[in-house]
Amino acid sequence: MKCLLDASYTLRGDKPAIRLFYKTREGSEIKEVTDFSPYFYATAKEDIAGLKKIIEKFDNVSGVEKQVRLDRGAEREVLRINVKQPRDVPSLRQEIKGLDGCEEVREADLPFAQRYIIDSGIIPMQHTKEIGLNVASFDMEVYNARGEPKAEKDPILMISYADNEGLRRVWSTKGKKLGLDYLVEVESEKEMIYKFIETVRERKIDIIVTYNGDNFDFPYLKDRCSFHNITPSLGLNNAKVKLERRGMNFGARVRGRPHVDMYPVCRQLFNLPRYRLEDVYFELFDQIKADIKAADMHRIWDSDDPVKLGEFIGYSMSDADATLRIALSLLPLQYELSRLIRLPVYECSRSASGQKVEHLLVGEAYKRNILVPNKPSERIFDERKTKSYVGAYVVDPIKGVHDNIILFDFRSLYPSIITSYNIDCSTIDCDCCSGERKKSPTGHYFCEKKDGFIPSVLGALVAKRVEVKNKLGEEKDPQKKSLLNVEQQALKLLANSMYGYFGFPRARWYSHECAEAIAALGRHYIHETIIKARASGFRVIYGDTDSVYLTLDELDLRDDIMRKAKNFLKEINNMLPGDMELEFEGFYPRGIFITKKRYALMDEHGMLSVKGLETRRRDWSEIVKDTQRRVLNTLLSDKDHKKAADIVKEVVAEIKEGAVPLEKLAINTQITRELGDYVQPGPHIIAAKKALRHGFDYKQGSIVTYIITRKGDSISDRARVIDLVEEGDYDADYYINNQLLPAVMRILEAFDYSEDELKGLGKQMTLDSFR
DNA sequence: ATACTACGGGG
DNA sequence: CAGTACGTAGTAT
Repeated sequence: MKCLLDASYTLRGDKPAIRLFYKTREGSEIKEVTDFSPYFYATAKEDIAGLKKIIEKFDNVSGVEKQVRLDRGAEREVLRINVKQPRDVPSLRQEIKGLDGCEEVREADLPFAQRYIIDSGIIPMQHTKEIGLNVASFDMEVYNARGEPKAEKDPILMISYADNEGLRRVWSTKGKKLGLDYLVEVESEKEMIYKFIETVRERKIDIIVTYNGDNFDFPYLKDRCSFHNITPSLGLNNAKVKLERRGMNFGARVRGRPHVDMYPVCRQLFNLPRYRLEDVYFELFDQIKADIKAADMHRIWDSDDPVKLGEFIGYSMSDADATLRIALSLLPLQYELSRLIRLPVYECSRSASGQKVEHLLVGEAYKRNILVPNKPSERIFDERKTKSYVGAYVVDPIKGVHDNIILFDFRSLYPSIITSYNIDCSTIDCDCCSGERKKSPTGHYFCEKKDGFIPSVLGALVAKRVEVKNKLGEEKDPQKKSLLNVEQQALKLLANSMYGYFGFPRARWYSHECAEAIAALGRHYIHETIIKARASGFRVIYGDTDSVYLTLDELDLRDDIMRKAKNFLKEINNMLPGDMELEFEGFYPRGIFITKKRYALMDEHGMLSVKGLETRRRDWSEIVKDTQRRVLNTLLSDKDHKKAADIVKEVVAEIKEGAVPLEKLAINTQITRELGDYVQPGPHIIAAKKALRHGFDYKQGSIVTYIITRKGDSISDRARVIDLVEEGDYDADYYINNQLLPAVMRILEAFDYSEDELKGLGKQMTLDSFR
């Protein structure tokens, strides 16, 4: 019984060797595979034998073989080119692509270890329950008196650690006398780092989890290690932590001990307005996690106030605890996805849904002897991005506040459309069928004789899910039940991503026509649902893509409404064919609908979920965020838009008087590049440059806190860093017109307020335009 | 309308 | 290392 945690390759002499990192019941095992060589394919324009002869003469090519593969549903001859080393592939594919007789180079961009996993058929992350993985989280607090902490100057103050065997630690250079059982005082930061690394190794940790460790904890830890001239040897065989570029961000890789960063995982799994650790913790466990403001940390540390220091250390411990708890609840799904997609958990947990689907398809293509299409070039990607189609059904909502809202979600509509219509680029408008029976509203039809590739993969996922759900129904053991539940979740997640994949501009199996046809059929079915809902006496407040928001005017009791809703659900589901299913997604006592994609709902616990409305980013001033919050809350709790409008009018008046303190008007924006490199400097850059002349230190990475003042022409001209502005010197018009009003108008436009009215200039256009 | 620039998580 | 995100929203021109 083995669990593949990680895979990579190394060179043994001039030969590549795949390294497989397993955990068994006995412990770690590293297996090396030396009889697998890198390869890719080439297709010929005409003379495949001639092309073969030319390629055979290349230096780093160890052999060329003629083979038959399926391409877009048809058989074709290809050349399989075996290569000596993976690193030879990029240059070779360029050269071969440039040959006169060569049409295309295929499958030349798959990482070597991933290629091996696909070809050998091994499955990562098996038997995780039986073997029992050791999971540990860690978190760091660092000194940050200058705002953004700088690794070359600011030390790590403490490292907190928690594992699933119950060990909890905070290593800190302060706090000895506080009597905290998890606190271990250390002499130095160096000792702190050593203790942490030692603990991970001694306790044979298999999975390291963090919250944003990819872009904060690990990079910072690495920098502090360099500072102290120590090696961050957290991996197996003393392997160092490695930072890899993943798009614009980093991924922190620990060889043989997969690091799973819960932040990207949560971003994929939940739909939340914010993804701070506390937000995710609340979402999962309904518990509020005490927070300490980053700006206060260095003061607490320097003050040596034992109470405050105790809170700070406790906070650090709670971060590691929370991260571990989140991980323990979400990792089973990550393991399951890793198994299904057959991608190691480090990569899988960081892949977006499009990449997940794609990797699954690459593996399934191998099994079916299908030649994998290439990724689009940047040019084609841009083309695809701009090419739109009549997408999902979205109707303008009935504007205003509504009570007792029921949400039905139609997500599994798309997978069942794909499988029942057999939608795929290998089946579209085939020669063997006429398509008269089943045409999509876009005019395309799909082969009724031969299964398409994606429908067959998707069909297998759906069938497997049905099987798992059946087992789930019979299973009594709660542990096995939860495993089965995770398995069906993973299958559902992948099945639901297939439609999006057809329209994903970077997809290898992208198909505009297929995506369009699926969307058109989706419109048809949801439209039918809405018509039937109306016929059953519901008021349809809003419908978007796969969901409908309904309410009943004549009933006010939650239970009555729920009963009627459930009955309607049954009625619809009885009429739907196959795996198609309308699902109950939620009940909301109150909600406000503004326009398409902009609404806020209050659930039964009084929690607000806001879509497309809030300005939470740091480049909005506090007064704007604050006023927006007040307006929303007033509308939802008092149902009184006049009261909400009055709040705005009050704030407008306050701004006009010059009475708003500067700190509430400050806008924060980061300098992301060298100051000289800006072609089109924004207000924060102009403000920073002006401040440089006054002796301030602004450079790449600094966050500029600035105010738009009265003196100057353009907005940039008038921007000054807050420390150089006198209280009251701000551009009231800017704050009213460019900050406050755009933000609150997003909400109040539903009530037919005009900007002028809110500014106190004109009259309200229509009073009580609804109920 | 288009180009450029920034946001997110973490302290 | 056979690999380089992403979708959205602001300002300036």
